[in-house]
Amino acid sequence: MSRRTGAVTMHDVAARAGVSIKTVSNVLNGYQYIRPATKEKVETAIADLGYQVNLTARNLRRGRTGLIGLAVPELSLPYFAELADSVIRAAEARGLTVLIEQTGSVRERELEVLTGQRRHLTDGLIFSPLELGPQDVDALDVDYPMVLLGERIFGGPADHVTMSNVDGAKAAVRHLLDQGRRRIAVVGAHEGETVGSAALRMQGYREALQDAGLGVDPALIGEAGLWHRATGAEAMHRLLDSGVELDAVFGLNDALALGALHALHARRIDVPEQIAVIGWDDIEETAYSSPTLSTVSPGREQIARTAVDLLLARIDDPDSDRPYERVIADFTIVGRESTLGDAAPATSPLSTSAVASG
Amino acid sequence: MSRRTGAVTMHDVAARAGVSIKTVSNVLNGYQYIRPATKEKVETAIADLGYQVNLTARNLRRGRTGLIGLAVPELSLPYFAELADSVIRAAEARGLTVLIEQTGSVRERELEVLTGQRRHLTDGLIFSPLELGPQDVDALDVDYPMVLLGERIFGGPADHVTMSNVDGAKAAVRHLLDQGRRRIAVVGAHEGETVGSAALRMQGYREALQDAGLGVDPALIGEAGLWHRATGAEAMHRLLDSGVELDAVFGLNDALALGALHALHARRIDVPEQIAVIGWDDIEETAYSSPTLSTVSPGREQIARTAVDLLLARIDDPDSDRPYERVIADFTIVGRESTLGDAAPATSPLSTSAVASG
DNA sequence: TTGTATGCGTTATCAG
DNA sequence: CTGATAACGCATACAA
Repeated sequence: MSRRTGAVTMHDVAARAGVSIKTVSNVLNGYQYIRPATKEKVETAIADLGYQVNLTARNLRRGRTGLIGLAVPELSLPYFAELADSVIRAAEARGLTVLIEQTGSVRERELEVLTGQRRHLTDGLIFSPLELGPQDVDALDVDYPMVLLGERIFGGPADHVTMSNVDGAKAAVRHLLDQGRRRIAVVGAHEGETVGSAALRMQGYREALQDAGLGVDPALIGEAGLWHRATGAEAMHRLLDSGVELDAVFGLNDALALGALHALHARRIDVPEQIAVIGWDDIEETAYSSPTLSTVSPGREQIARTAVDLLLARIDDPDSDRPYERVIADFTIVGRESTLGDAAPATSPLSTSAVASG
Repeated sequence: MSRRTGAVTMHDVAARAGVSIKTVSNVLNGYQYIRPATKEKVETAIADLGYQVNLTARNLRRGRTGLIGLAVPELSLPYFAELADSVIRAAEARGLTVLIEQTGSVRERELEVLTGQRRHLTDGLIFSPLELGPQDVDALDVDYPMVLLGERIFGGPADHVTMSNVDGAKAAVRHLLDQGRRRIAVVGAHEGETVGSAALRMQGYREALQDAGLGVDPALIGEAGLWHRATGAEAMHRLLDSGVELDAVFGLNDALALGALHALHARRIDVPEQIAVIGWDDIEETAYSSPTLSTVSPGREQIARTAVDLLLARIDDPDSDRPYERVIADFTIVGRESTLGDAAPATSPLSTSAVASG
C-alpha cells in the first residue's frame, strides 16, 4: 500500500529480467527447479528495481494474511502489556504479525472482537476475555482459528491456555502460612462469581487454609471488581477501616497487591513486619516496588508461546478434527521483601527466587 | 481471510437479491442514488447470508489498508505501553487500526521497520526511534506517510511530535529548587550525546541551575544508557557509593526514577526527607509507588492524537507539499510525595496536581 | 438508478 | 524448467 511512487510490480521485474512473471514468482517463493542463471537474472532485476512483493495482493490470492489478532482488555495494564510483548515475540519467531485489539473489558466490545471486520484481516485470534462467560459459548463458537486465554470459559469450542489458578493460589497462601501468618486477607474477590480467575484463586485460598486447619473468615475477604491499583488500594483501606485483625494480604493480582501496598504505606503500616503481601502475575514492577513484592509467576512466556503454537496448528490445518486442547501453564512462587523482609534474596535489580513451583 | 466455511461473496449477495454486484457494492459504500426498495432487498440478502466484505480484496482494489504502523522499543516499558494504548484509541476514533512493531531499541531493527515488508500492509507509520539519529536522515526519507516521535532527529523529512524537553526539565529542576534542594543529581545522562531526550533534558537541568545561580557539579551526573528501572537503580547506587553530597535526584524518565527510589529504599534513605526524587513520563505506576513519585507529565494523549492526525493528513493527501510540521506537546509538573512529602496532595488513588505548566 | 466489464498484483493450473 | 492465463473479491469507468 505504502509506496507512493512507481509501485514496481512483478511485471516490471519480469520485463527487466527478460522472463515471464511466473518465473519471478517462482524465484520469490523459493521454487526448487529454476536454472541458476535464470534465478540470478531475476534476483538482480529485483535488486535493481528495489522490488518488494505487494502483501495485500499476495494475501488475497493466498487466502491468508500472516496476521493474527490479540484481544486484551488494555495495554495500560502492565500484565497485558507484558503479555502482548511476549506474544509478539513468539509470533514473530513463527513468521506471524500481531494485530492488537483493546476491549477495555467491555462486554460489547468483547463480542465485537469475535465478529468484527478485523477478523477478515487475520488468520486467527488469541482472545483474553474478561467479561464473557459460559453463557457466551455460542458467540465463541466461531468458524476461524481461535485460542482462548484465561479462565472464564471452559470446555468451550476452542483451544485454551490457562494459568494454574487453584494450585498457584494455594501455594501463595501456603507461602504466607510458612512465614507464620494466620490472619490472611484477600483483595480482589468477586462475590458470587463461580467462573473466572477470582473464583478459582479464591478456591485455592480456601483449600490452603483448610489444609492448615484454619477456617475462612468472611471479614477478611476484600472485594474489587476491576483489578487495578486504585481498586486494590480502596479494598485495602476498607479492610483496615473495618478493624478486622490481619497479618497478611493475598492480592489476586499484582496491580491489586501494589494498590494494597500503597494503602499500607499511606497508613504507615510496615510491610512485612506488620502485614505481609503477595500478588500474582510477576510483572516487572514487582521487582522494584518498595518493598519488593512477592508474587506468583504464572508462566507468561509459556502461555504466549503455547497460544501462538496452538493457533498456528489450527491455521495450518483448519479441517483437523483434533479435539480442543487445554494447556495449564507452570507457575512459580517468587519470594521478595513483602513477605520475607530482609531475608529476601539479594535486592539486586534483576534477581528473584523460586521458593516453590508446580 | 478467516472464514473457513462458505466464503460468501458479493456475487452471492447479488444473486440472492436479484441485482448486480455493482448494486451490492453501491449499498455497501453508501452510494446516494439507490432506490429504497433495491437497497432493502440487498440489505436483507446481506443479513440472510451473513455477508461481510473481504477487506483484503477491498484493500487491494482501493490501494489502502486502513492500517497504520506504530514502532516502539518495547511494550514492557510502561511508557510505551501507555502510549500504544493512547495511539490505538486515537486511531480507532478515526477509523484506523494500529499494527504495533517492537524494535527492542536495536539499531538494525529500527532500520528494518522503515523498509520491511510490513510497510506494504500499512498506510503510514508512527515511529519512535531510540537509536537512529541525525546521521540517518537518508534512511528516514521514505516514500510513505510517516510521523516521527521523540527528539532524536530534527528537521528530518517527516512530521514530528516531540515533548517539551528543555522546558519540562527546567520546570522539574525548578520544582526541586523550590523545595529548597540545592545538590540535585541526575540519573540517566548520556555522556557525549548531543541529540535525543537525554541531551535536551540535561540542557534544561543546566539552565535551571544557572538561573538559580548554581553551578553544575559533574559528580552529580549519573549515566544510564538504557532507561530502565534496573539501570536507574544501578546509577543511583553508584552515585551514593561515590560519596557525593546530594539532596535530590532528577530521573530523566520514570523508570529510572523508580529504580532510584528502589535503590534509596534498599539503603534505608528517606524520600523525600533526605533525598527528593522527580521523574518524567507520568506513567500510572508513579501514582502508586511508595512514596508516590513526582514527575513531568509530557502530554501523552496529545502526542498520540496529534501524531495520528498528522499521519492521516498525509495519508489523505499524499501529494501535498505542505511543509513538515513540528509539534511540541504541553507538559505539566505533577507534585507527589517524593518531592513534597506529607504536603503532597491527597493520596487518593487517582489524584495528581498540576504545580506548573507550560 | 443499475448493469457490464476491467484491473488491482499475486499465485496456481496447466501445458509445453 | 518456464510461459500463458485464469482466478482471488472488490471497486469503478463507462454504458445503458
